[in-house]
Amino acid sequence: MSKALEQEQLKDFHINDFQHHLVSWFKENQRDLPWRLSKDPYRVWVSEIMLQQTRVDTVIPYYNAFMRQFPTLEALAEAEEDQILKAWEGLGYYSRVRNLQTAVREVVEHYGGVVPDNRKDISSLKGVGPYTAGAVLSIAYGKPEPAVDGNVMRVLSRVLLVEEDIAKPSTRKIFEAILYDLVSKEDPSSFNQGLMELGALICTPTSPGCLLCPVREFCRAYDTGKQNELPIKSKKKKQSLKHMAALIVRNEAGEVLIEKRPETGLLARLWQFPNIEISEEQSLEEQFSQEYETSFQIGEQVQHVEHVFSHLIWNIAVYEATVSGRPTGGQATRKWIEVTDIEKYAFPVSHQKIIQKSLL
DNA sequence: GATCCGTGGTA
DNA sequence: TTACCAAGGAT
Repeated sequence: MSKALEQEQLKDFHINDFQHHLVSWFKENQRDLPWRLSKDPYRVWVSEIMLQQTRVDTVIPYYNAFMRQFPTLEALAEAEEDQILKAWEGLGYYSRVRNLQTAVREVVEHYGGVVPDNRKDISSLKGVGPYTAGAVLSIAYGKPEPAVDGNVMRVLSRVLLVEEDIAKPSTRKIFEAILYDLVSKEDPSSFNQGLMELGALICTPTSPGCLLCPVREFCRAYDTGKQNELPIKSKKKKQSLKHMAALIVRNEAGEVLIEKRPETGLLARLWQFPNIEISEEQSLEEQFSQEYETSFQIGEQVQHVEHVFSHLIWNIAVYEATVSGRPTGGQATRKWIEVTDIEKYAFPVSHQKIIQKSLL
């Protein structure tokens, strides 16, 4: 990002007045949210991780439960992985919580249990990118650091009439460069949160509430009537479709077979029912037998579940089944469990639906 | 830089 | 219904 462009963006912009209008609006109008009750860097950090790509209303109950279960950085560092995944069940992007625990352990081991207060060190932690680093530094430590999320890009693209594509990763750096000059040095916490709160409450993606906006007089998009044309954002490609089959396998004791997903990738280390991606060529029995190296007796289809991810869609047909031998294929951890114990395991949402409809 | 990585809400 | 979205980060 060139100095020239950043000076161009802020040329003739009343930085000081803008800061004061935004900060005082935030102090008057901010929502009461559980993570705003304390500046404990750990609590701020957890909230920022949970809020990544996730709505405030969704996060609130997870955040409260998480903080009861893991009140301190040390408590989270000492937890079992299955525990933290269960606490995250249903939130999505599960690597967030595994990275968070890795990072918290790093803080305990190498930073004496104190969350780093500078960008270089905090950015070295797993799962802490440019946004989260800036958010924790400004909110918990009062450092004048930029924290550029989707709200901030939307608000600033309008206020400063920036017409770069905000879907491009490089565009974030433009806003960061601007914010090093624009962020309030007096109250970086309220300023950064104010930008995000404004984006969430007033300067919304569609039909922004310009008539209620505390910084309307500074807004170049409003001046020129372009508030509905900004930000510029390119389309993402649509999801690919995968046809799956899942089995509810019961043994003579009435137990159900579950398995743990691989260490990495999609829904890593969550539990699931035995399943495969199906092709048209062979029968279900043949395909499951190859994958699990034993023979299943597959009964009726009991339900159908659609699981929509950000980049793909699973279309899952669910069958009841029994098995002759011991399923072995692959390295997956498999176990027979009592149906009454099923709530101890963390499942992806699609498999929670299977449990609800066919096992409870 | 493009792709992977979840889920539920909404117009 | 479809498409987009919501306080991003890792690879």
